[in-house]
Amino acid sequence: MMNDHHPTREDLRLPDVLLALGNPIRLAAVKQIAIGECICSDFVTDVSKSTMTHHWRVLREAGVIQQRPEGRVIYMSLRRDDLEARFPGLLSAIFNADQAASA
Amino acid sequence: MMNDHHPTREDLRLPDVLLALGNPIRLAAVKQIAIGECICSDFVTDVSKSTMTHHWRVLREAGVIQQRPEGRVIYMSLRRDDLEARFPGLLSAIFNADQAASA
DNA sequence: TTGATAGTACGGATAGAATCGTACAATTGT
DNA sequence: ACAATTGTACGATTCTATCCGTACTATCAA
Repeated sequence: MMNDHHPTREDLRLPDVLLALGNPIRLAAVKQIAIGECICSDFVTDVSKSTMTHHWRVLREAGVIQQRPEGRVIYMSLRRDDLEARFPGLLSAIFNADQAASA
Repeated sequence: MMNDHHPTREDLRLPDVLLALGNPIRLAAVKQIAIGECICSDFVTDVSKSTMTHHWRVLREAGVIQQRPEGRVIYMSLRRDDLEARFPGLLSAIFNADQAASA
């Protein structure tokens, strides 16, 4: 039932955000979400559906993404404004990072 | 013996750096190192000496800090240039983050 | 109402991280 | 040479993450 607790902007914590993004699968997912709103099945991964559910939860609970159920899918978007308000420049630094060997 | 393998600049990986900084103890330590070179005993923490050794290793192996033994102490410094080269703006975004509830 | 689709929830397995205490190594001062 | 200082290394423990399969819920379409 998506147990949906999205933290408020004030409750975002930098270590949690960094930890959430410090996983290659989640980082890749967030980069894709950053391009535009997605649903779960848009992601091609090596891991199972239930494992992805786990990763979505970590991202949601860290306040990185927002999940918006609609019909039988869940739209996911980046919480850009909240992250920018609390941690200015962080997202762009992460998205602009040299990809040479960082994936 | 400090087993010192510092990764080269090219080998730095974003997820590893984020993971290393995604721990409150390490994040606090790095913020302090950012102010100026430190030795281990400069840090006041709740954890034991051997636990800190572990955290120094994580930071060193992620390429966040540099350890330079001198006499019987080890000077630690931030690998600012390398991090900036690979992940421009990341450090400043992290250090400038709103501290309201992020520790 | 039946079946397909999209995803969560739960329980369990495995792997990895954090922590500690103790033992050790290297350097320095006496 | 001895003791003190500064830190690492190792092994054990505990806690947390990752991952899977299965079972379930909710929605939509026929």
